Amino acid sequence: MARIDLGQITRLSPATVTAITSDLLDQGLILSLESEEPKTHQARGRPRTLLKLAPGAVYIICARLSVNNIDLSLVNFAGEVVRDKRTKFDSAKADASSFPGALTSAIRAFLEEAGVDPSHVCEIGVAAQGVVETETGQVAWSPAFSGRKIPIVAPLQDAFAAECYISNDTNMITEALHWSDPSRYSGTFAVIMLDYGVGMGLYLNNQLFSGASGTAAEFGHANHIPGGALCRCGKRGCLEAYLSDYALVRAASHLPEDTDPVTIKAGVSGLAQLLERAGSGDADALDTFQEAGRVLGYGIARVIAMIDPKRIVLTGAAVRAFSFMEQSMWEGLEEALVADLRNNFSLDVMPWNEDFIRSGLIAQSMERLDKDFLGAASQRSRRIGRADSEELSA
Amino acid sequence: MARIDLGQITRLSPATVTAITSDLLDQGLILSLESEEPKTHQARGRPRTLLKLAPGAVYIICARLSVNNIDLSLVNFAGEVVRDKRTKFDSAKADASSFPGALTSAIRAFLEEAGVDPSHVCEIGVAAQGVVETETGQVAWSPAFSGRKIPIVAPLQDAFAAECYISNDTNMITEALHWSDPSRYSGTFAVIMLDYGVGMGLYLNNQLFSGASGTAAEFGHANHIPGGALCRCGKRGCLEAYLSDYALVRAASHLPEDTDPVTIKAGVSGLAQLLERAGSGDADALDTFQEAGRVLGYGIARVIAMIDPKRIVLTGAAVRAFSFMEQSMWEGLEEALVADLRNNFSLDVMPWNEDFIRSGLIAQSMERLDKDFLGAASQRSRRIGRADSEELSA
DNA sequence: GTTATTTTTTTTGGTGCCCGAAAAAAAGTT
DNA sequence: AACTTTTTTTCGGGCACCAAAAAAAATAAC
Repeated sequence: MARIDLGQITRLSPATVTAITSDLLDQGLILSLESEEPKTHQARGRPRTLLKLAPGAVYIICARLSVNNIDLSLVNFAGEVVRDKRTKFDSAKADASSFPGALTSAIRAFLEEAGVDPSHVCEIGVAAQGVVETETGQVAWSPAFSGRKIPIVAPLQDAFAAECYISNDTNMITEALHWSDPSRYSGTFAVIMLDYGVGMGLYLNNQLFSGASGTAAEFGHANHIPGGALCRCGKRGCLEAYLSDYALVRAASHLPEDTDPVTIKAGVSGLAQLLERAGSGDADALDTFQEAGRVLGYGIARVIAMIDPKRIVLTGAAVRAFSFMEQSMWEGLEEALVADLRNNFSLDVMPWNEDFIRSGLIAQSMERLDKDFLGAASQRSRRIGRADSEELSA
Repeated sequence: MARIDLGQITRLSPATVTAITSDLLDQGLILSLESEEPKTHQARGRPRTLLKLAPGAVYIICARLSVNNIDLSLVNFAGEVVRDKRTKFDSAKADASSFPGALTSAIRAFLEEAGVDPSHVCEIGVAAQGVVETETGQVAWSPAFSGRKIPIVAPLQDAFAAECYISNDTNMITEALHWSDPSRYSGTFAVIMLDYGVGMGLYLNNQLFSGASGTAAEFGHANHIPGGALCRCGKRGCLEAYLSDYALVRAASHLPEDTDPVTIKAGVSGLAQLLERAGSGDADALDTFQEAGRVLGYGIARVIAMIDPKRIVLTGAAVRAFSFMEQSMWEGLEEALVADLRNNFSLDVMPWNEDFIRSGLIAQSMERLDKDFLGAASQRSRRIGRADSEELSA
């Protein structure tokens, strides 16, 4: 990118851009590409000298926690993943309280292998399943720690000079969407995850929303149908009791409703089996999906009435079954919500992709970097120009 | 307030405060109280010279629109109401399209009576019932205009030099709460209004939330009980179909469910009558309130699961019936939501007061003034100090 | 091949906002 | 009267930014 473009984007004068970039060049944070000549289509005039972020100057670390693994990624300042690693942590065997230490050493080992000095890491982002308290930097409840409350951010902060944070995985998907396509995913939108549980991510007024105690967007339990199906939370009529994979298998196989969700070996295989049954016309499977779709419609109605999102994104492993649920979903939506409100949003159905969590961590880290280091610059542009935000998003 | 305090609050150095205040003194926007000596308890040292906002320098106008009236208030820079006036506008008789003109002339006449030059007015805030599109400055649907879409902000903007805006009345109540007691009403909280309809105001992440198209927080229609009571929106099982005054009267008097809400003369008198019946032990009235309370509990459960507010405020004319609904409300909440989520919030039941709408307009106007004129100062303090926000809120 | 034109980058010389340090002011204390 | 305390003001300076001019590096025109 040329200096003149940077000036356009940040709304700083060419003079200021020169001053700042020459500072950054001295610090080695950016590089000038004078040697290579990409010969742009530009006709005449002094050619632009392109600048790029120095690849090795600043790194970000992304950690994704699942039941058995710590997945680490080393990301450079340009947002490119440089290196990946999976470290085993069997939460069934090991004591959950040893986890923070295990995470710190895993990161240390990872950096050593990559030959990166820990002092060059300036952000460490962690994504976990379950209920995450962003403010206190703890995992309040997660299947990975069999429900125990584990502090994550504080131990990391002690061990590394980097800024550390932790967030919910669904929230990271939401952030990833905004990062990958800001023109489509901006302002106010909702992400609904159909998986083992049923989660939701909310992006409101151009920022991630996680509620007063960080447990907002509990879409799976935000529905309530009096006297409805039994949920593993103990209540009746939750969305999860119709839509999560164990609930789908339970309903389609006519298992007693108090069957322990764990004994229903649902997961990926159970869902695949159910999809097969539905594909071959099995009435029980089709009925189950239809009922699930209707309840999903109710849930979407609720989100629209409460939040009024521009867009709702449906994703998670279970979207593969969307074709079996679509019709009844629209019917449920129509049954539950007046047309005026119903027509103000669009629905994206997005095939599920695990990498989104990492993208979200990258996006979040980048934004935090922005705030911490370039805060002054972004404030400037905000103060001066409230005009064309299009140009800014480019 | 003394200069030294201003420095503390804004995190500016005493030198800068002196520079800025002497500017403002020259401009006549603030006054120095050197003559009066309030003899504070301060022991020694150079006495503080208190500064105050100049009463006549800058004015705000607040306009509240109801079915028959335009209620105007003139507010000075200190947030004190200087003058009030009610202007009739019979929306049943007059054409709705003549309303913007009527509003402009009402304001002009009001200013003339008050002897205030229109150029000294720097904010005009309008609050309306119904569906308000804040972005476009229009009333999209309101009982006051029999459902017609009326532009409000543009005509005002043309007629006056002031910054103009329009907002929903429930949103203004939400803003008023934050303004009146920021320590209690900050961060993320919800306001539920029980009235002719059932409205909600959401304050999320320290800002008013109104959704992508400005129609968020449709609490009255966010509930859905399959096969439930018929709502005037045409759907079944909305909260409004149980909780609004017409629904209460309808249920307690066993009127057919398709009775036109307008013919049910509910309003204040209908509700008062119902309260009397309940007070004297009328079983139908008591049952009605009990059912309403249970459904309210469902609705609150939904808000908690979706939004996770720190606090929920219950207000509106119908809170007078709260004692008849309370028990079943808690039962409904317990039925619909798992305890972990249920215990994270507190409930305020607040007697309804019409003045809250005006307070909200004042608060909103003040905040806008802050942004427009003092933006630089507040950015400064944000950049420098992320420490004790308590001091700032003082 | 020289000159004009176009476009980007750099230099120069401010301007405005803010701060720290020191001084001044206005009291009380000893 | 001298010292202490607290608030306010003055003064010199730093930082971030900008406008305008100059420089640089290419193409276009003659």
